[in-house]
Amino acid sequence: MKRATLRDIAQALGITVATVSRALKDYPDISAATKLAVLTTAERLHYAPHPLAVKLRQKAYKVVGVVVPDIVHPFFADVISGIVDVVEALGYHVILSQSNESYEKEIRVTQMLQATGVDGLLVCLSNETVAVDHLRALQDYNLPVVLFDKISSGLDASTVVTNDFQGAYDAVAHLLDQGYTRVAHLKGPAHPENTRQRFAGYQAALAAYGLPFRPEYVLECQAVTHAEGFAFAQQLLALPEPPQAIFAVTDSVAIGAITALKQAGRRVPQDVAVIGFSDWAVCQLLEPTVSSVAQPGYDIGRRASELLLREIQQLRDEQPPEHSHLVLDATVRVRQSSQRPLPGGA
Amino acid sequence: MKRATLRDIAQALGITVATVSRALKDYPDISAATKLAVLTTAERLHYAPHPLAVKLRQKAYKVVGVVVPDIVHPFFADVISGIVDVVEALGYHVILSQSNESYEKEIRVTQMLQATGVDGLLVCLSNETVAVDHLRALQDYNLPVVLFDKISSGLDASTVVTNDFQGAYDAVAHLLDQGYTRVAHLKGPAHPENTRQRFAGYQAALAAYGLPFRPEYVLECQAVTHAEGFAFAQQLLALPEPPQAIFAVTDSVAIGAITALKQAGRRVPQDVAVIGFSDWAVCQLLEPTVSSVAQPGYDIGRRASELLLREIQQLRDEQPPEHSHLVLDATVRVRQSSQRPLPGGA
DNA sequence: TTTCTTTCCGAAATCGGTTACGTTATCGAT
DNA sequence: ATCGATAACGTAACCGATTTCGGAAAGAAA
Repeated sequence: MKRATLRDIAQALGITVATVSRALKDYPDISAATKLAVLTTAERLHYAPHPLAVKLRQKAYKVVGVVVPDIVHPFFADVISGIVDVVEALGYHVILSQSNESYEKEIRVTQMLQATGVDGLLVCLSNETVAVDHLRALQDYNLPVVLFDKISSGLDASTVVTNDFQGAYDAVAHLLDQGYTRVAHLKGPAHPENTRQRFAGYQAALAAYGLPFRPEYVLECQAVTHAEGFAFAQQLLALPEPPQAIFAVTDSVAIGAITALKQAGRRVPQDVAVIGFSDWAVCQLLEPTVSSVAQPGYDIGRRASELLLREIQQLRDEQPPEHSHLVLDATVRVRQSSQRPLPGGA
Repeated sequence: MKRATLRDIAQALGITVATVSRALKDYPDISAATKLAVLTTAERLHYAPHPLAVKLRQKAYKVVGVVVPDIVHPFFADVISGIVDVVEALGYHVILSQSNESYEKEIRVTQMLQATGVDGLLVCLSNETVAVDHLRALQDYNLPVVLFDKISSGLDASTVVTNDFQGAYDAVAHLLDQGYTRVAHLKGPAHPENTRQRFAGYQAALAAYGLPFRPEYVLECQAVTHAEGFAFAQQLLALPEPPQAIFAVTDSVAIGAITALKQAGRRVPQDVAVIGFSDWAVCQLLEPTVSSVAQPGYDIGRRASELLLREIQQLRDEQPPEHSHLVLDATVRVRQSSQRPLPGGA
């Protein structure tokens, strides 16, 4: 079946496309009779406006581009889900791309998105990304960009992130509240701002509780993997005075550490308490269940989309786009791995 | 900055847009001098063709729509990743939508995708979906549709699925090969074809090894959750002659079962062996590590995209689109939970 | 009868490209 | 001088809609 156009309707009725167009959009200066005729033949021909023609005329793509380092990562899947729900509710669609944590590919992908036509971009920077000229170039062409999760201060754009500092602080405070005084941190690499914030939250909590910062309790992961958690936990156990609790920069590191602790004959949480970060679904399935800090992925996606759509609208209205910087709270989810047994307990 | 058009270049050089267009596309009947002039001023003005104008003229959106029940599900994230990689390599983009396992929303979403403009659709049906008229309607408008994972025989379309039968057969055969004779199956609900195939594979393996089918060893999950696995495992243990091994329709059910077994004082795999299906990442993190059947999600995405892009091309060439039906092998990943200890072992 | 409103619709420009077709200029061949 | 071929570019239709402007017809007011 060939798709019907305004011309088909017009020819069937012996009128012009202009009249048909206005009849379909319920303009006041079209008679009720013609409106009815147009509507019924439009129905009969299964007419639907051609999306490209409308968009070309309206100069609106009705599409936002999304760039994440890795679609498969559960956190990003959450974010994407939030984005899709918000933008679809406003008649927009989502074009998805991944940078594979590569700076080069991020550049390629953002340019492809601009070339293919989007009204705005939601970007989580790759770990490799330092310079953001490729994004500034997009802004120069009136393409609004909103950064989320992995952001950059080098770009004048709206941002939405998790409060990593507060999340880390709360996690460590949760440990300290239970009376632990020797709390280690398996931190992430220096670069992504997120992991630095988590480290800062760790330090701040120690300070707030009047505890000394002990450098030997802080080990820096590079790949942030299960294997690193495993190795570093063993290293901590080998200390003359091993820690009573561990705050890991990520769940995979935490789980690796728990595995190492168990293999070394330590019980979790009785001998060593552990808490991770990100609250992956696996945390609820492990034994013991793993405490973690939940990042509001879905909400990050929602809020970032809302900011972007607002900026898109402002640009259409010839207003200068306003930038906002949102910091969403992380939530400590206390499970078995970080619960200190009561002194008098069984 | 305003984006440059062909007219801007043409006016700057005192020629027409037609000449500029052809110069940029390196037509033979444009002089080298004009080509050079056009190219340099195009460069100077940062010219880029307007995507909508090109697409309207070419009647190609360069976009494929993807509908999955749930973006957050790791299997679908894998599939999507495969899709994105393939279609981007061919200059297409991916518009993503989710049906939330709702028939109504699936209809809405597919119609929205058609309305917004896509060259083809990759769809995994929701669990609720039985009728597929909404998809047949799309085909009637020359919009090719490829189904993957959850498919329907009611639609004349290409399909790409996991070989659930073979995967289940192999998983059960793996158990039987180790000498187990009493193997239970926690099966899925009747409707999705996938879980039926897994059940069939279970039965076929029993038959192939000359073992009787014992109805009391087969329990049917409805929600296919951790909790159901937990409950049904307890039920199996209460049998006068409990099974020696369990094949679960899904990893979450398998993990729930393992939890129940442990709580009942049974050791996995020494007392009861367990194997799941889907090979989620958590399988490698649990203790014991969980055996499972890996579905080739990324490959399903790749192959489905390839089929769709082929059909899109065939339609452009006025050829009748050929449909293919791909069945990709599942792979048993043997880990600790299903390894029977050697009789003479420690 | 003239003029002024309304009502209702068509003509045409526009969005930004692509491309079939036509035109002009130039040169060699006849 | 005439014809044909070729090179190089312009004209205009086209993709499918939207929207400004304007105009014909009919009725109302003068």
